Amino acid sequence: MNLQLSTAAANEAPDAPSDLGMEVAGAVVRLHRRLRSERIDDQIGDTHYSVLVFLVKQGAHSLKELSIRERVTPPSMNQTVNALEAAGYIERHDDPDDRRRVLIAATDSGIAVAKQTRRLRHAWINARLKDLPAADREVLERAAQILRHIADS
Amino acid sequence: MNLQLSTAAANEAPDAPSDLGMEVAGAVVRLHRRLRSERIDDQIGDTHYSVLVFLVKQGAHSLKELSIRERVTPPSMNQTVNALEAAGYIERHDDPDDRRRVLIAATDSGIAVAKQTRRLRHAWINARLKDLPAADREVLERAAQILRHIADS
DNA sequence: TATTGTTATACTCTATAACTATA
DNA sequence: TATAGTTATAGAGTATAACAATA
Repeated sequence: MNLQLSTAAANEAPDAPSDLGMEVAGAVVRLHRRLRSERIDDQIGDTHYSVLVFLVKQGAHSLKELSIRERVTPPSMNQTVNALEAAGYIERHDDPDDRRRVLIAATDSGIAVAKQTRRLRHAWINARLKDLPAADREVLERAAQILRHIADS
Repeated sequence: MNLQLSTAAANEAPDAPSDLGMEVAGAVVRLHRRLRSERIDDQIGDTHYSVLVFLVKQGAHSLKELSIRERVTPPSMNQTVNALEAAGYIERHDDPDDRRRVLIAATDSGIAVAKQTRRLRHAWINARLKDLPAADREVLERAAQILRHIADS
């Protein structure tokens, strides 16, 4: 947890100018909220969409696997899966090899919704990015990879 | 709200390889969830902390001003303020110039909690950033500014 | 009339605790 | 015993609708 008290303590000045973690986390929190507030496509939230895209691209997985990948508890993921199932976007199938497990797979309807949502999902941010200088877009391209790696590490 | 339908349509390719908006938004969503799951300091959420820090740094503001700044509705901000008030971190004062308005200000206790939370808040991400190459940290430094600007634009 | 703040209510997403079925 | 899935329940954090007080 608190692996670096010396590092944290290094940030002693009341208004330390270069707390990179604070700057990055602050930007992430604010942009995430903004993305949510600008969302056009209703009917499907972040985790729902993330799970659906994963199932479309990577094939069927168990509930436990999905909960680990999305870093939520199994009951939380179960509710997400229940909602996606009620909407007809995924199906549950018994795992023939281990009858405790349930394999969760996207339906044709789910694949279609994922594709359609993808188009709408990033319209707002793409409009903002379009107006940036090319150098800034390159910075964001690299930053997205770095941040993604940190998030999934 | 939906200011750029033509721009959305510009992204027509079924699997556009370089959808920067998708990469950025995906990284933001995942990192935000990871930050929440790694959080050490309980007792105060993102919006609570953001409002408290703003009040400490920028002084008293009305409910409407806070709701605009945080991009939530006034009733949502009211609940946040109620929670902060119940915890003793902020106080409401009547505005002598306009008796419809209520000025919301951080208490000494709120100032102390903001300072303490700040130290814990970014321990996890700072530990991750510490191990990055200097070039990557520079990228993130620039990216944080760009993303923050987009989020608040 | 318009604006500010507020209450009531509901929905989404998360969590913990406790249960069932299978290994 | 341990693991996978599930149900019940609760707590944030958001929203809309409707209202009171003041400008």
